[in-house]
Amino acid sequence: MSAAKENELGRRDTGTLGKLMVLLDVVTHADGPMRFTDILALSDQPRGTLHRQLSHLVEEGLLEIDADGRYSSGLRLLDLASRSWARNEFRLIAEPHLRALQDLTGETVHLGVLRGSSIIYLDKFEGQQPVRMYSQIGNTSPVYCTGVGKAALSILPRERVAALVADLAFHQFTANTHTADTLLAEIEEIRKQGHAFDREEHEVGIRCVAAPIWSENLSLVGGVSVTGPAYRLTMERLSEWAAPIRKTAEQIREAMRIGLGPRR
Amino acid sequence: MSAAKENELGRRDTGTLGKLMVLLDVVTHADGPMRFTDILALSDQPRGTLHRQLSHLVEEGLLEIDADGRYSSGLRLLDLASRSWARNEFRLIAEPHLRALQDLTGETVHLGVLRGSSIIYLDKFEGQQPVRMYSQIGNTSPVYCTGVGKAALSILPRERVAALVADLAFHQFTANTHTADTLLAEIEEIRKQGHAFDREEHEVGIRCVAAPIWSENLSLVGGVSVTGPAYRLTMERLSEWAAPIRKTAEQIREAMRIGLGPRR
DNA sequence: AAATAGAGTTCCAAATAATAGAACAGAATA
DNA sequence: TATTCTGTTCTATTATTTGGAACTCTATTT
Repeated sequence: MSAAKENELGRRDTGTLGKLMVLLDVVTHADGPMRFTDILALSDQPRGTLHRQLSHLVEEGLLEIDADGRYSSGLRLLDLASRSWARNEFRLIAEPHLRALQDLTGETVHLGVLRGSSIIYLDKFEGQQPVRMYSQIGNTSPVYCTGVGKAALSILPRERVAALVADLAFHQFTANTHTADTLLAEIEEIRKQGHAFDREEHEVGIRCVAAPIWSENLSLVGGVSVTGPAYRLTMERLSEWAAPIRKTAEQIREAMRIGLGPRR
Repeated sequence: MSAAKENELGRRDTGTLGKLMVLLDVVTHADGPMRFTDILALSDQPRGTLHRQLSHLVEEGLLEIDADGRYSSGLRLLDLASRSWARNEFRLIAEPHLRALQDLTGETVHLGVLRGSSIIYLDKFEGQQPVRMYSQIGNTSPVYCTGVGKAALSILPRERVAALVADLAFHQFTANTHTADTLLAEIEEIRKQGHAFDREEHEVGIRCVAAPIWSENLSLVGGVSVTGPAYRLTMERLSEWAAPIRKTAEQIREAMRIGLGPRR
């Protein structure tokens, strides 16, 4: 009797799955393991219902429950994600170019894609020091305070950027973090330049240059970036790298066009 | 009218979620993107039903569909998994000990947990060379051909091992890969020794030593291993490392007992 | 030690979502 | 143009999920 197949945000209804994913998100985004009652307080479901939903998630390995009855996210996710990552076409195509860019600059190179209003990091190449890689891969950051995020926005149609920015909550991470107005202004600048800087907007002492990568129909929008400590990456240095990073982005874009071109 | 809440394997029914997870598994385990018809052939659902299920998975970001209508696993999984990994208590507790073991041996150190009949790798520490880390983390390997797997089995009650082995399909990866009989025999040996070797049983040219780690009630069963190329890791060398690796495992076990001890 | 409160689990009729099958549409092929 | 193959939409039927209450177990209070 009700009606709509879409909710107010234009997302289509995903029925039972949608409700379970909300729970999975709640537990996964929590600071630590949650007790049944904690989750109950955040979900507007009756106890019996919530109990069954959590049981199903646990049974499937998406959540785990410890000896104290506290829920945390399950390792099944790791298995699924590692396969997803290993086979990701964008990442596979970009890999050699990222490696080359890392060799050229000696600094950390990231590959990211736009998903909703966040950038999700798909890959990372660091220099000499054996660093924890997983620490970044899979992480998400807001679009408005990362080089890749701003670069990605710069190639979207203005109305899409406006809609996206309108729904955004701007958290001020540093003194340089954008607000809606300054962000929109800078996007215009980036459109002309073809590359974006992150001037310690997310983390004090960290700067980066980024260039956008996109597929023909915008089904994939992302970017590459070179990141490093501000003392080493002066703005002059970053500006010098703008050209090579745009070139890398261009090469990846071209490789994807070919890679995806022949319809099998 | 039917009846059972459990299926033949003792797994409880997870309703709609279970059906969707089967699909997610099918797509995730495939070699490449799958077309609708490919999935239809593997699932015993009617077309209309399958179509809606896939739509829901795509809408939630668990699957993605490309311009050619081919399905592959979605990046939402990466985000969820990276959080799951970052907060994993076992991994956090084990980290310093793994690092120390890596320093001591100079070879690759793995942390794994038993999940069903597979070992899922939770962490990895390599030496000097900046190697792709994600390449192993989240990967799963059969219990019967990994050091960590055999070590883990050795601390399970015999009847659980027997049940697990009975359900296993033994794929012969190398000339040294175990069969059910040789595996059960070796498990007995490992019980006495306290450590397990992988004598090129999974991959030719790769050897390892592993020791089990487990929580009091066996809610967590896993192990640490030191892995490397056979030319460098002679059996003598591996035997020398058996004691330190057992000690590392013991330290992690103790740290977990304390870490999990005080019930908050 | 008994009583009480808190947390989690189980149960079942009612509400809702998923299903099966057929009809429909679009693209590729003959 | 006709035909087949692939994917999408629709609807009555069926199955699952829901919500609320009753129940169990454990910790806390009197």
